[in-house]
Parts: sequence; C-alpha cells; structure tokens
Amino acid sequence: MKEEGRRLKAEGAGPALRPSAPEWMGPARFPARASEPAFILHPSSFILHPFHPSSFFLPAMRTSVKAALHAEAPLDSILLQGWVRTRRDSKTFSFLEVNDGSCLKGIQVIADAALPDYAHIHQATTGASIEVRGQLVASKGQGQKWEVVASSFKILGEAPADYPLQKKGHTLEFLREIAHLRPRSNLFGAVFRVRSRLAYAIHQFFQDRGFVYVHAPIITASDCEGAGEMFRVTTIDPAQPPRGKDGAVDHTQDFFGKPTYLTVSGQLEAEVFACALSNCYTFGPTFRAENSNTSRHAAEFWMIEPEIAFCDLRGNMDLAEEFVKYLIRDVRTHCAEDVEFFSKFVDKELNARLDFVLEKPFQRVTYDEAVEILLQSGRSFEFPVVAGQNLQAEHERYLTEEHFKSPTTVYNYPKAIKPFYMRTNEDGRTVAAMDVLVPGIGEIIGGSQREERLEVLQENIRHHGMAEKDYWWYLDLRRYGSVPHAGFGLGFERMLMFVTGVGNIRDAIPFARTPGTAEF
RNA sequence: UCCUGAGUAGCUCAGUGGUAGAGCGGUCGGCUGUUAACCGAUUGGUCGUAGGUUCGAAUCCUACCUCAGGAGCCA
Repeated sequence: MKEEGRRLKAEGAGPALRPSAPEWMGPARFPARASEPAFILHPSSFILHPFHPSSFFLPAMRTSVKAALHAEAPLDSILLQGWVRTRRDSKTFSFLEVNDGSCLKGIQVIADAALPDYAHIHQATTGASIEVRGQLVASKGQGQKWEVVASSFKILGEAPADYPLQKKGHTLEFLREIAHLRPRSNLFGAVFRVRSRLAYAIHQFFQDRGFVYVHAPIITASDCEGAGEMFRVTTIDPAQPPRGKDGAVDHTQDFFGKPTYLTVSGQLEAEVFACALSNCYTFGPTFRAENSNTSRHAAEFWMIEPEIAFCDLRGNMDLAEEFVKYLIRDVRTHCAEDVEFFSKFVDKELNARLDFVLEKPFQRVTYDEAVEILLQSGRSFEFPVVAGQNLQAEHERYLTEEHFKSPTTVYNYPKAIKPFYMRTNEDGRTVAAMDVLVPGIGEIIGGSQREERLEVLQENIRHHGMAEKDYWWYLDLRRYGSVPHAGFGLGFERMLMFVTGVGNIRDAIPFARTPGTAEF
C-alpha cells in the first residue's frame, strides 16, 4: 500500500515530472545537464513515451492500471493507456476492459454514447491500443472497486478481426506459436512479471549478503567444462574455411585465433573471483547444444552460480536452502496476485507445494543412504537402483515426494559419476557434491565443494582425460593462495517454473530456444 | 537421440470406409450497469505433406514434417 501511495504521488503533476513538449520528443531523453535526472526513466513515475502525435500537446501523466486499481480516493483527472481486453456494448454506452500489463487485472472504462469519440468505439476491439481520459470513480457495478468514466478516448492502434488472441483461453502450444503476442495474455503477463521480480530477488539476496556480482564471459575457449555439447562461435566462412596443410580447418585464422564456444557455465570464472573477492555470484545466459526435447531443457537459459570462498559443502547446502526459501517468500510477497492466479488456473497444488518447501527443513542424506532407502523401498522402478550410478528422475522424485515428503539434499556422490573439479572426500571414493531435490521438478540445484588441493586436482584432470595446459589459469588458483571454496548452480527458468507452477520451460522464458526453434 | 501420442475452420475439438460438423471467435442485428455478458442470423476447411490400398479415404497402409508427453543429458 505504501508503495502504491508513493507511485500515485509520483504520477501527479509534480514540477520535476512535468515535461514540456520538446523534451518528450527526443533530446530530453538524454539530458544535457548532468544535474537533471532523466525523468523519463524514473522508476516510480511509470511515465511512458506517448507515441501518439497528438499526445505531445497534452499533459501526458499516465496512470498505470495497477495504480488506478489501488487508488485510495477518486481522481478528477486520469489518463490511461493500454490495450483493450474486451468490450461490452450497451445502447447508450460501452464497457471497455483496459489492461496495460502493470498487473493482472484490467480496469473497467465506461464510454458514454454521447462522447464525440463514440463513433470510433467499434475500433476498440480486443487487442486494440487505446488512450482514455476521464475520472476515476467508485464503480456502480459488482466485481470491481474503481472504474474510469471516460471524457474522451482515442484509438492508438487498431486490432483487426484477425488478431489471434481471443477473450477465451488458448492452449499453451498455440500461444508459443505467437510468442510476440503472448505477453498480452493473462498467464504470460503474470509469468514475465514474476520472472522480473525473481531476477530482482536473486540480486537482492546476494547483494544483501555481501556477494559480488560477476559477469562471466559468454564466449569461452574452454571446450571441456564438462557440461555437454557447446555452440561454436566463429567468423570463419563455413563454405570456404581456411585449411592447414593437413586439410583440417585452421582455427588460428579464426576471430580469436582458436576455437571458441558459447559458455555452458560461468563456474570456473566465478571461482577466479571467489578466490579474490570471497563471495560472488554470476547470473547470466548459458547455452547447451544438446538435442534435448523435454519440458525442462532449453538451448539458451539463465543460470545463477554463487561461489563462496572459505566455505565447505555444509555451508554450501545451508546457503542453497536459504536461497530457495528466500526466493519463494519474496515472490509470494511481491507477486501475490499473480501467484494467486497461477494457483487457480495453472496448478491447484501450487500453494501447497510452496508452503511445503518454505516450512520444511530440507532433509539431508548422503548418496549411499539414498541408495539404501531406494533399495529398501520395495518399489519397482522403471530403472533399477544401482549403487554407484546416477539416480534417475523417478528415484529423485520418490525421495522428495514420497519417502521424505520434504525438499531433499543428496550429497557425497560417487567420484566416478561427477566432474573433475569436485572435491574428493576423505574416503577417496566420493566427492563433496550436492543436489537439491524439490517435489514436482526434481533437481533444482546442483553444486559442490571444489577441489582446492593442487595435486589432487591435477590428478583428477588427468583421470578425466583432459589436458592440464588448458586449465593453467584454473590450476593457478590452487598454486597461489588456494582456499576451500564451494558453490552451486540454479537454473533460473526452473526456479521460475517452480514458483509459478508452469510446467514447460518454453513458457518460462520470453523467447524459447529449443532444437529446431528460434523463430522470434 | 529413443519411446508414446496428436495434426480436421482463426481457436478448441467431434467425425473409424459412402455428400466435412459443433462450440468459441469474426461479421450483421437485437437486448442488458455489463463482468470469459446474453439472444438471433451469418461467415468460415486442398482434413500436416507425399505416395499407396479401394468403386470410393479425414478415416486403412508407408514415408516424411511439425507439435506434445515421457526417457537420456542436465540446470
């Protein structure tokens, strides 16, 4: 409420915020005077560039639908800009529902047939963009507190009869085919508002705890980070590549003088910074060229990778648990209306599952114990439980959903099935790895304590058939002032799926990249 | 990549060998402080593509394409 009050105030015609016409038209967006704030970008003002020519000469103090719906008192003068969701005509007036994406709900606008603009009301079809001036008054009807009685309206952009979005529900598959329009739907508007908030919460969580945000490179030359197929980055003409004497493509003539790829992980770079700034995190896009066709995999996705110096696996597990709970709590607090929508129309179990993760302490169990539990369960799994091998998705689901009925962290995995950088335990047989499992999704976090002992790491690299010289800088971290450190990776879209109940990763990212698909 | 399922009107689907349907949407008209409004009329399809079987194929067969669900890989 407090926030809304501030916003409404900011939207009033305060002197600092009153634009004159020329300022709107361009130059003022890059203020000449350093002392003058770029008001057009002021976060609390919600002012948008009024793109309709005639708006330049009007007091362009736009009120967001969200602010209008949360108003505490009627307003004599209000300007709304948004898209028509639906129109219901009466003989003497029309109801318009206008939504601008600021929140889930639209606001009801009453357009009287006596208005001079009323001749154009038939253009206010579903999907049309519109500008409405009028008064915010208490609604005479049921179902909403406030409504806007229009004194004038203007159709900014028509939406002809072939506008694909109808008032009724569409399948997610259809909406994926119109990814450029689906943010205008209730569901995707909500998903992407939550996505934005979730990203903010991630930064807030780490920044509040003194973590330093590191931008890991997107182009990398290390081709064996141990996380699957990579996309090549090259400026070589594929039709006529330069070739060496042996006929192979000569990568010394490529842009970077060597083969390069899109990153599959920022972890190794994050370790560099953890070994200097102690606590840091990366949050950026990652790319996997795997031919994965599932609801949980995308070729391009965002990942959060904290890396903590002077930290062991236990501290890592503590942080992961606190992190997941923090994000759920934050989204619930700040996106309550959207989460309510998801729990009603997307996943009826959503609230129960979020409560479940919030309230229960995460169960911690070693890999060996987990295998024992699975073997003793008496359950017949599609894939048998074999000690020393990876747990299957069905095994992980059994542990978290049925056995523990709680989020579960499995740790100390067999060394043989984990990457080279994970720290070898005292038993010499297992590594200090951990997977956090949650109901519905399975593995949401994977992490480990890193091997900080130079000789052991060198041995691991050799054992994995990798070349030490390719990791000279990574090994240097162990040569000079090595410290115990640990970290984990959280798939951003998977976390978003978890808090929204959305079942397909293609619906948790604005423009999904999956095998064979990069249309938008 | 493997397994399973599905492609019929703008959308969601029915139609299992004999003249291609419904609801929604769109359009036109009516009615109503309406709320995914309501009522009437109307519009709309090379049945995913290419072959094949048959007197006749949306329907049966083959291949391919696309999409979805599951698996593997993983986040």
